Amino acid sequence: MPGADIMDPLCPSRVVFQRIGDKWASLVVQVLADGPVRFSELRKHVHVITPKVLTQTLRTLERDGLITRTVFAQVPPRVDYQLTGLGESLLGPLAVLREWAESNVPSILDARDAYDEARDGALPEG
Amino acid sequence: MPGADIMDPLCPSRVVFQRIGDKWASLVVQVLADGPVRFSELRKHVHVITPKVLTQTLRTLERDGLITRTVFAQVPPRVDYQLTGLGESLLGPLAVLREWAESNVPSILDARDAYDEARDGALPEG
DNA sequence: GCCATCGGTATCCTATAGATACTAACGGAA
DNA sequence: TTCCGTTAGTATCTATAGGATACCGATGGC
Repeated sequence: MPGADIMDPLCPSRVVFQRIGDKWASLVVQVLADGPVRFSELRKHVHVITPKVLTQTLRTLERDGLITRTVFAQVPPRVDYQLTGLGESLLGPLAVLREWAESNVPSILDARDAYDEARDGALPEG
Repeated sequence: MPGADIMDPLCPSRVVFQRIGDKWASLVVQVLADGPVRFSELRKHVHVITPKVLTQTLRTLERDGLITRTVFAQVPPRVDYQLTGLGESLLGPLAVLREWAESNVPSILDARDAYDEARDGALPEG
């Protein structure tokens, strides 16, 4: 996709990029990595998301073709959510990011401590 | 970092992960890829961000040790923002995601069209 | 008849983002 | 000496999104 530019607010790639970066969407996608999951299970795994926001997230992911929604005619109801091929293709990139996040937690926490200490704590030459 | 779990809302890795996924933070980091950039240049490159939000984003990135802020004693003022080593280490993961986004724009746009058509347009057996 | 289950909605409240106007500090022009 | 332009933000207000909570419909079991 030459010509696509994340920095251009009119370019769809920016919208797509920010959708991935959505607070909940990427977590939901990762929960679905191992196969279909139903609504209530998603709620438990993606800790702590409210039903309203989970519904919004799922609708958006469905609209973008990343997941499918399957309703079973049962009572009580059962609805399965599952990654599409497109959704699965996102798992790799997300895993890279997740790995970075999990392995750099200490550095970031240290940086925060130092930063906060520099203003709340002993101010240098107050 | 074994034990880090993105799904746990109490785990710092989740906070870190969602910070990366912040609407603006990841764009700013990518603009800084080629070296220090000053505030006004960032505003131009990260199209269209308001100064308030850019400031917030920069402060957070600085606090997390991803960028440094350098003030030059000049008038008019000059402030350079620059990636730290930690910030640079994030460029790879972000590039992967960016590539995914830019190359999958067509698929996602198609999915949206199909989805919207199924409800606004000719409903099947209305 | 009443309760539990599941996948959501509806309602309300707050927190964040966004738009816009403004400020400090100084050099140079008028 | 007053005014203007530059840069890096703040202050203020409004709009939108997120979050907490309560509720709903359908049905099988007690």
